[in-house]
Amino acid sequence: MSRHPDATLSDVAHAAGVALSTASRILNGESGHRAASATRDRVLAVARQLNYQPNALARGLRTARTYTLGIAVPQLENPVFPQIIVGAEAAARERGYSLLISHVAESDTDSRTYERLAGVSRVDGLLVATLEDDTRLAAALASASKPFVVLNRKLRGVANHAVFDSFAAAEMATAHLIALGHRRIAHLAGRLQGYNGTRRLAGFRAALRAAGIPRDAELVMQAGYTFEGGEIAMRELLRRTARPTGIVAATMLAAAGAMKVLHAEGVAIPGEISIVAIHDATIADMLHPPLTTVRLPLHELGASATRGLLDLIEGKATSVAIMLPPQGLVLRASTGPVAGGAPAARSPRAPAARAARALRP
Amino acid sequence: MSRHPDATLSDVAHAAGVALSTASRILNGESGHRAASATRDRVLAVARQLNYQPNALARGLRTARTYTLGIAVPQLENPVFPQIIVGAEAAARERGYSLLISHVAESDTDSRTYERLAGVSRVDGLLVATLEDDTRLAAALASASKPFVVLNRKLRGVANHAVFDSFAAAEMATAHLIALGHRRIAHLAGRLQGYNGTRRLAGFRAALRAAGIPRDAELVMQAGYTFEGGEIAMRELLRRTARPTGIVAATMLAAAGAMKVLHAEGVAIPGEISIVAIHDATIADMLHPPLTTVRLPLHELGASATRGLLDLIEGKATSVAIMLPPQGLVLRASTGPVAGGAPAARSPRAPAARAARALRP
DNA sequence: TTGAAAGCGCTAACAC
DNA sequence: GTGTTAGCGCTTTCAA
Repeated sequence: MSRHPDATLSDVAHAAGVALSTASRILNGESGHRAASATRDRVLAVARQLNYQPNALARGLRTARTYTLGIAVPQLENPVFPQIIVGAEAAARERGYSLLISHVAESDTDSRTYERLAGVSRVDGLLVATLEDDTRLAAALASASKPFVVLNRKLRGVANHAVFDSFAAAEMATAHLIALGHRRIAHLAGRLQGYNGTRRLAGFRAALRAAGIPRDAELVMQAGYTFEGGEIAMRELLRRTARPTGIVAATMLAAAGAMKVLHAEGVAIPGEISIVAIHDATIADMLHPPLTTVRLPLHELGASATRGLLDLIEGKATSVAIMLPPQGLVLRASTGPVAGGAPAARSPRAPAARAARALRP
Repeated sequence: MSRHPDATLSDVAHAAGVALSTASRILNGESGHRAASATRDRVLAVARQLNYQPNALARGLRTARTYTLGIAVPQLENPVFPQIIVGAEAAARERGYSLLISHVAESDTDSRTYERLAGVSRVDGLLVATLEDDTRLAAALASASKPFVVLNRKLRGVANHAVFDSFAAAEMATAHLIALGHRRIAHLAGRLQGYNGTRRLAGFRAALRAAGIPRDAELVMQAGYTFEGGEIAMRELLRRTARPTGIVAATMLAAAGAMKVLHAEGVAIPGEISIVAIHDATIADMLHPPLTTVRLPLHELGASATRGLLDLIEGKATSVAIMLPPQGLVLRASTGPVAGGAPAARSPRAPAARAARALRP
């Protein structure tokens, strides 16, 4: 490494015996510029030989464009983010941009973190994934000089976002259990202050209401978005109230935690309790029994948010508001007919009909 | 967003009525420069008011230093990478650097991907995580003009690396099963062409040898590093040979795939087959039964590789060669005494003694 | 079609 | 202690 310093454009031009600007034009394949093919070939050959790589800093400084997008992610170990990232990257690459990932720990108390984020002079725009409704973040973004799109939530006072239809997803998951004859259904909710948490709770309740099942506050337990949160909530739920026959978990991680507790308590899944979660990833297949889920288009969220951001950057749009519907139910083995119950004697209601669209795992 | 263009240093200097260089020095807190506190306060106040953020591109161009490190990751969805990244980030931040993550799909056939990687003018150095022994990568790195460290493998012809002692890890995992009385032990191996794959296989064999258990080629099956690979290998293993009583999996993902197949076949874990994997993460706790593992210091790998890279960058070192030992066995519920067998009647041999160091999950 | 020159925002000599 | 100035590598007028 560090053998010879990088060749610069000036080196190439010199070696090829042309002016700087000529070399630049040729290497950038300037349109409407039919360089004499002799010169052209010479420059290209020299560039290759010298292993010339344009200096992104200099180019960016000059053009005020980096052709790079940033994505800030709070929780790399959450299986939803990698998929969003991969989708974003594909969309970025398709339009000639690259994607830089930046891990922003949510516990990061350094308030300048967000200011730095918003000011980043290294990127042309920013995708911001976040779990919390962080007012500092909102403030930083509000004064940002670069376009940005908030992923996976709506942030108070911030216009551009790309979210899932969490209401519909929860409705679909709940309707699935109802169609299987469940009537005593619990909800392991996300953060009840947050966007997805509230929307999913609302969807859960709407599905119950549509089926004429009375609301029971005892059956809603906040679990957050982690494995440990799922464990704690499930344990608490079992302690506090009569056992439900079905569970709608706001996320796979919470569902995994709940399942661990159920196994520890010797509760059969789905024999005694069925469980369905929102979000789908490989991990659903690794659980035992494999977890029935409502699949959300993670890849597509990343991709369409990116396209929106690029439109913002290139002036093709002035705002981005994307809401993606769930893709459907992925039937695995963690849900089944309610024990001894009449499995959906009545014809399913609206939400249940929606849930009918099942995907293969 | 995009309200007013970013304030530049020149704006700040103007507004504060000082020269550019004065503003620069004050804002950079130049040592040995006792700025008159009046000027100083004025400049700082103006900078804050204008929300001045130094342009990283310009600064980097001028100083030829970006105070940014890059990390190239092939497989974001593999649970080992996030932990490595978090460790790297912590170490980078500690020395005043930030970390940019870049996802490099291994399927990426674009050979320029690696050249771009190696040439990156946006970072001061590069951490390269990779699963394959890619000759294109090695070639690109060999001609790189920036320092770099290869993570998690040794690459032929490339000096700087940070790896785990995969041999010791596999030995430890295998010795654990041997200590539980197992003698018919299978290995779900990684990639047998790769560094970790071969080292783990060697460790597995060494432990068997030390216990006087003859080698049986039938019991080694290549599974790679994915869930699906684990499924396929396990299915093949069950089809091809008499059932083992213990399995050493090269990774958690492969172990998860194997466990799924075992469940499907109705094989009791650990009643009929015990399974232990190399690598530890939350996912080990989500599996049923929870997976016994040999924990590798992922966080520390990222951190020490980063420190090494920074030493390279800052000229404090000329090469980096790091090998980290496994942290120990994390006993969970997927391993147990061999059915009906004599549980380690003989006193354990050397490797078994090593395995004795057990960690809490 | 090609060349000369300006300048993106910043730091670091070098003068005062 | 502060100001002036050159120049990092590049793109892009403007002339030739």
